[in-house]
This record gives sequence, structure tokens and C-alpha cells, in this order.
Amino acid sequence: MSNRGRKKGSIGEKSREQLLTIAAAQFATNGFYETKISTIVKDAGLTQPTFYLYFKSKEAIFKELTTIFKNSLLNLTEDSLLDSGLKEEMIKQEIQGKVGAIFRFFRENPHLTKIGFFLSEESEAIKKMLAHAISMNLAQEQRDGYFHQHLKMDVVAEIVVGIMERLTVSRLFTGLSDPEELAEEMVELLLFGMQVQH
Amino acid sequence: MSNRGRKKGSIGEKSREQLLTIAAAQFATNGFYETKISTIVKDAGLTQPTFYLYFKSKEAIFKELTTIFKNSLLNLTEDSLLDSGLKEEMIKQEIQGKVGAIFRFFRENPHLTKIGFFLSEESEAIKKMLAHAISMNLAQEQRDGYFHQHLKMDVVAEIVVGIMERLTVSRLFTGLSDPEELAEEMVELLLFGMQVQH
Amino acid sequence: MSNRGRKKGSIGEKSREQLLTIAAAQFATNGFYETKISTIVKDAGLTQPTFYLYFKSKEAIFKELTTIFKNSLLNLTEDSLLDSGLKEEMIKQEIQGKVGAIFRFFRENPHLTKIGFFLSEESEAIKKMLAHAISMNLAQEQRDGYFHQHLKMDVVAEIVVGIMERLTVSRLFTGLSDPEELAEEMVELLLFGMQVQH
Amino acid sequence: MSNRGRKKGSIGEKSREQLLTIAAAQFATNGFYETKISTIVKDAGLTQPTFYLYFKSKEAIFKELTTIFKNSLLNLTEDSLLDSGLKEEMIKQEIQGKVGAIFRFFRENPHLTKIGFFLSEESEAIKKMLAHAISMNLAQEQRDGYFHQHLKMDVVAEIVVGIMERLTVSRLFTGLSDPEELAEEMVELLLFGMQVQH
DNA sequence: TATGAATGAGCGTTCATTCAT
DNA sequence: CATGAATGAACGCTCATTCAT
Repeated sequence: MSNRGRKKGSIGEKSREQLLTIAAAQFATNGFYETKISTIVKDAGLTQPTFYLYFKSKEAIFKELTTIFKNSLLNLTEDSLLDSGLKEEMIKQEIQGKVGAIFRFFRENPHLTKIGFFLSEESEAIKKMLAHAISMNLAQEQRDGYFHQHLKMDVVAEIVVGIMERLTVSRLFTGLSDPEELAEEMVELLLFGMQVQH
Repeated sequence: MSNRGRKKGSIGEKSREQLLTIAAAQFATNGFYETKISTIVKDAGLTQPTFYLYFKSKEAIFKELTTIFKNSLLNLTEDSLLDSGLKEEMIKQEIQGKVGAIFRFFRENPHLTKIGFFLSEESEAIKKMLAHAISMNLAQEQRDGYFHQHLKMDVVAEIVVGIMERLTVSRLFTGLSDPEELAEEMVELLLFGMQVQH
Repeated sequence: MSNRGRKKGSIGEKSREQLLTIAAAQFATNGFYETKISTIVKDAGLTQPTFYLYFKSKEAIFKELTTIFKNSLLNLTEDSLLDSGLKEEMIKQEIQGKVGAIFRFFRENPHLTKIGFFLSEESEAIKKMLAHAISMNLAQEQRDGYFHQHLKMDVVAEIVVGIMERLTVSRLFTGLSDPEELAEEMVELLLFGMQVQH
Repeated sequence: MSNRGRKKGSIGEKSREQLLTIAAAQFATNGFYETKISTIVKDAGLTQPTFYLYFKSKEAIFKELTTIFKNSLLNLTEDSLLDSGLKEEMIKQEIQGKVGAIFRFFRENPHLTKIGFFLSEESEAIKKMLAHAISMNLAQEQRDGYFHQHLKMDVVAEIVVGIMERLTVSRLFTGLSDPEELAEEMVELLLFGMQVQH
């Protein structure tokens, strides 16, 4: 992506990576507008023109970070259809595993997540993308008879995404819960509901 | 809030209200930084110095809008504890009603909602506040035996907020669903879960 | 032209005129690129943002100056067709008068002339425009039998413009000749030629 | 000129020539300021530091191109005094030949001509130089009785230069006329004038 | 003979805010 | 209650030029 033929390990590539990392941190912490190119390069021990050696503009580096996040998330959600014919007890485990993987990715990449999931103008589109992948999965399982027929899986998928984004901010990034806990609590609730059945 | 002795209905008060309304629309549409004082006053048929007659700064008017949203939401969630001793079948109705009321408020105040729930630096605090109110309610009902004992109600409350924010953006503001539908789908899912019980 | 409703004589209009005048001088002296907004406003006793109160950009003020020159020149060349049926001896007087008027305009507006005739990207178009007006005139007189039939008047018109631009720079702006002299020398040569006829 | 001992045909000399040619094209097309060193070297398949191996600065290469033009033009106008004692009919042929040679040179070197005759800060001086050479010639012929005594040959020389520069831009570079046509039209007009003599 | 990497110096432009009236 | 006019303080970006290899 606009690598201009530089090789991995070259000093230029190092500067570029550094700028990306520092920019991610600053964008995540201060937002797009309060992040200044001057601060990014200062943190990298470089000067302003050098920034423009590697990125076309402030918008461009932000967009590149967004794209990195989007692609990583895409990789995580690909090939994730459940096998048909699972035993009922296994469904929870399966779903929980996938949800946990996403939470883990978020915790390991908090800056990218903040950018791609919350700050970018593409955030809505990215969430839509995630919701769509989830929706495909759930619909299959619904056809397989695991889930109630009356549920609208596109809405349920949005609900799932909403839960994940909120828990990520309020419990994951704060360190109050870890990915596995959150996955378990969330899936438990979604599968079996809150209400005691008499 | 900083009304400086102006009377309702006075011409100054009209300008002030106008500025608030126009600013809300612009902030909601373009975000804080892409909203320019120059544009707000132009839309209001006023000049820039006039703006500073009514508001201390750009931050101040934004904060005022945030506060309006927060207080309205606070009013909605006050006095909302469920009565103990409800019949099981009524719980769903009760909760659905409250959730529906919030969705209705969001739909009727989309600009304020965008600002207070999504754009403001206070947004997190406001969601925390809402989650807390919900948590109080749910905990009471849990103590009353309606909900499973193993559920951590603070986490559940965050989940509820997460669902509401996502559905608001993806289905309510887009016109795909109306408040009652959303309330029903969401509460149904939360109370009874997705999985068919054999 | 982007006057924003300011009235003549208002203080804002004064600032605007001042900026135009100073900018014209600087552009004429240093060219477009070596002219700095910072210098223009300093000369006007103003600050940089003020410049943008009156002009959209550096390009815009330059273009405005070009347009002023073009329109003035257009006014000079309008309604300038010679009357048919002039006595032969009068033709020289007539043409000389018109040429002299243009030289006078150039001498009185050296900065604008430098910009519109030499520095602007529109300069070629402006000269074309002038050449066209001249060509129309000469062609008429040719039809009236005053000028040799074999002359291509579009080429002759370009020749006339070339003479004027060069004499303007080398003799008019240097003070070596005055408009009337130049007009006389130029017209004399063009009408009767250099060569002694035996 | 600053050849630093490089031999013709050496690889360095090839790069240098290439840079000169490409720079000439870009300067002629885009002007001095809109021509970027980065673009020149990219077109030459080289890098920026290499440029400074051959030229001290952007100004330096531009000046070198100007000088090349000036010297070529100088060669053209040297030893060009007309012989005294020409037959009247031959004068036109002689002058036309010289003027045609200059037009031919301009057409064959359009980039250099644009630079040296129109873009360079030396352009005025170069035109002055050309005008002077022409003036010398004309004065001699005037003394020989070929031209009217009342003509000021320094002014006439400027007129000749003005005609040439305008026709070069408007008719030669556009392909509307060729050097011989232009020379003929121009000299015919200058020698015999426009007006029909009754 | 060449380049990968970097920078000094500067410029146009924007915008929230204020002063004087 | 309102405005015409102005500005302080930045910020993104560009480009010719150079250092080290």
C-alpha cells in the first residue's frame, strides 16, 4: 500500500512503521482533529517533511490505519461458518470461541480498534460488515433449527455488534473483564435469556 | 443555564434558541470540528459577534447541548423502578414500555442524541449513567427472583445500553424500525434467549 | 465582484482597494510566485487573515487584477471602428489617436498592464482579444480600399500587438518615449514603410 | 560551462544532457516555479541528489538554458551586416533571409526560445541585444540611403523584435505559419507599408 | 556515478474570538 | 440587540537541497 518499493527491514520502512504506530496511538487518544502531524513526527524523532515521504496526508495515514483494522477484522470473520450437525451443547462453545477471538483481537489492538470501530467515518460501514458476517452465521444456525424461527437475524446481528462495542469500551479496555469472561457472559445471555422460566 | 436574565419570548431568547437548534443540527451532521461558528450564524441570519452574546465559546454551546440531552435522559429514567410483586407475564410489558420510551425519545431528538450519546466527550459518562439506572432496576428484579441469580447485572446493563445505541443508529435513525418494534425484539431476546430449548 | 455588499467609502472597502493596489504593485514588480501574502498585508498595515476577508486566495486576487485590466482594455477598444469615407490624410490621424490612447492607458496603469499583458496565464488570450479588435478595424479599411489587398489582416493585427507590447516595455515604461511619439512612429512606419521608393 | 572535466559520451555527460533537455521542456511548458526538480529527475529516471551532481541549483540549470539560447542567437546575428552597394531589389531578399533564419531557429528550438525569450529574467536583456544588432544593420542601410532618414533606427529595431516575438508565439509555435511566410509578410510590411499610395 | 533518507525554511490558509461602534 | 472589521495562533503541506553511504 504505497510502499514505494521499500523493503522490509530497510530504515525507511522502519520510519514508516514507527509513524503508523505513533499515529495510531495519538489518533486513538486524542481523536483525528486534536492529533497534529507535528506531534507525531516529534514523537518519532523526525521532522514534518519526512512524514510526507511516507504518507500523502493526515487523512491518508488515518485511512490506512482504518484499512488495517478493517482487513484484520475481515480475516477474523472469514471462514467462520459453524458446521451443521453440531450437538446442541457445542453451539455455545463454538460461538463463544469466535466472540472471544474478536474480543482478544480488540484487546490486543486497542488503538486500531478505537480508530476503526469508533473514530473513522468508515466505522459504521465496518460494523455493518461485521454484522453481516454474523447475520450469515446465525441465519444458517436458525435454518438448522437451533434458534427460534421468529428471530430476525439481521436485527440480532446488530444487537450482537452493539453488545460487543459497548463491552469493549466499558469492560475490556478498562481491564474490568477479559475476553473470555465477556464472551461467556454475552453468549450465555443471548442464548438462554435472563428470565427464570417457571 | 447562562440565561442572563433574558425573558422567554424576548427577541434575544429567540436568537439563542435558534442558535441552539441550528448548532445541534450541524454538530450532529458534521461533528464538532467540521462545524464552524461562521456557518451556524449564517444559517441563523446573524453575525459572529452575536454568537458570543449568547454563548461563551464553541465548546460552551456544544456542552450545553450535551447537558440538555443528559437531563432529558435523566428525567426519562427517574422513578422507573418496577413495582415488586408483578406477575411474570407483566415484566416483559413493563420493561418493553420503558425501553420503548427511550427509543421514542431518541427518535424525536436525533440531533441531541447524536451529540450526547455519540459525539460528546461526556458520552461515555452518560452511557454509564444510563447503564447504572438500568442496573439498579435489573438488580431489584433479580432479587425479586425474576432473573437468574448468576447474571452480573452491571454487565447486563452495559449490554442493554450497547444494544440500544447500535439499534438506534442502524435501525431507528435509518427508519428501518420503529421504537416499539425495536423494544419488543430486544426485550424478547434478552428475556428468553435465542436458543430453542429441547 | 465578490463585494459582499460593502459600500463604497466604507472602511472595509478601503482596505480591499488598498490590498488590490499593493498587490498589483508587488505582482508587477516581483511576479506571482515571489509575491507573498505576508508582504502584501504588511504593506497594508493589516494581518494575514484580513486578506482572506476580501479575497478567496492569492490566485483570486491576481485573477481579479487581470480581469480589471482586461475589462479596461475592452472598453478602450469598443466602438472604435473607423468611419468609412475618411479622407486619406485622416486615416493616419485616426489610427494614431487610437494607438496613442492605448499607450496612454498602459503608461497610466503600468502595474495592471504588467499583470494582464505579461504575467497572467490569460495574457495570450487578452492579446488575442486585442488583436481581434484591431483585425476587424483593419479589414474594414482594407475593404474600403485604403490598404493593400494582399495583406492578411489577422497577421497584421498580431504584428501591431507585438509592436505595442515591445515598445511599451522598452520605451514607454522606461520613460524613453511618450505615448504620442510612439504612436506616431509606429503608425508612420506601418502605413508608409521604411524603404525609400525611387 | 561547468563541465567539470567530463568527456563527451561518458555516462555522466549523457545524464547531464538528458537533464538539460527534460528541464527545458518542463520549464517551457510549466514555467520556472511550476517546474519541480523532483519531476525533472523522475522523467530522467534519476534521483534528486544526482541532479545536484550536475547542476548547482534549480536557478543554475535554468540560467544555463538561458545562456545556451543567448549564445545561439548571438551566433545567428553575428557577421550579418549587409554589404553596401546592394541593388534595391536585393535588400528585401537579404533582410528576409536573415529574419527567416531567426524564425527557423525559434521553430527548431521552441523550448529554449520560450525560456530565453519569454521566461528568463534575462529575456529583456536578450531582446535588447537582438534589437541592438538589428539596429546596427538598419542604421548602416539608412546611411546607405535605402531607408528614410527620419526613422529612428533604435525604435525601429525594437519594433522588429516586437513583431518577431509576437509572431513566434501566435503563428510560428501554433503551426499557423512557417518561418519563410512570416519573414516575407513582416518584411514586406516594414519596407513598403500598408497604405495604398495614390 | 548514484541513491535512500531526511530536513530547513517557509507559505497559504483557517477559525474561534474580540474590539469598537 | 447587533455588526463591520480585524486578529492571534496555529496547522498542513511543499520543495529545494544535503548527508551518509
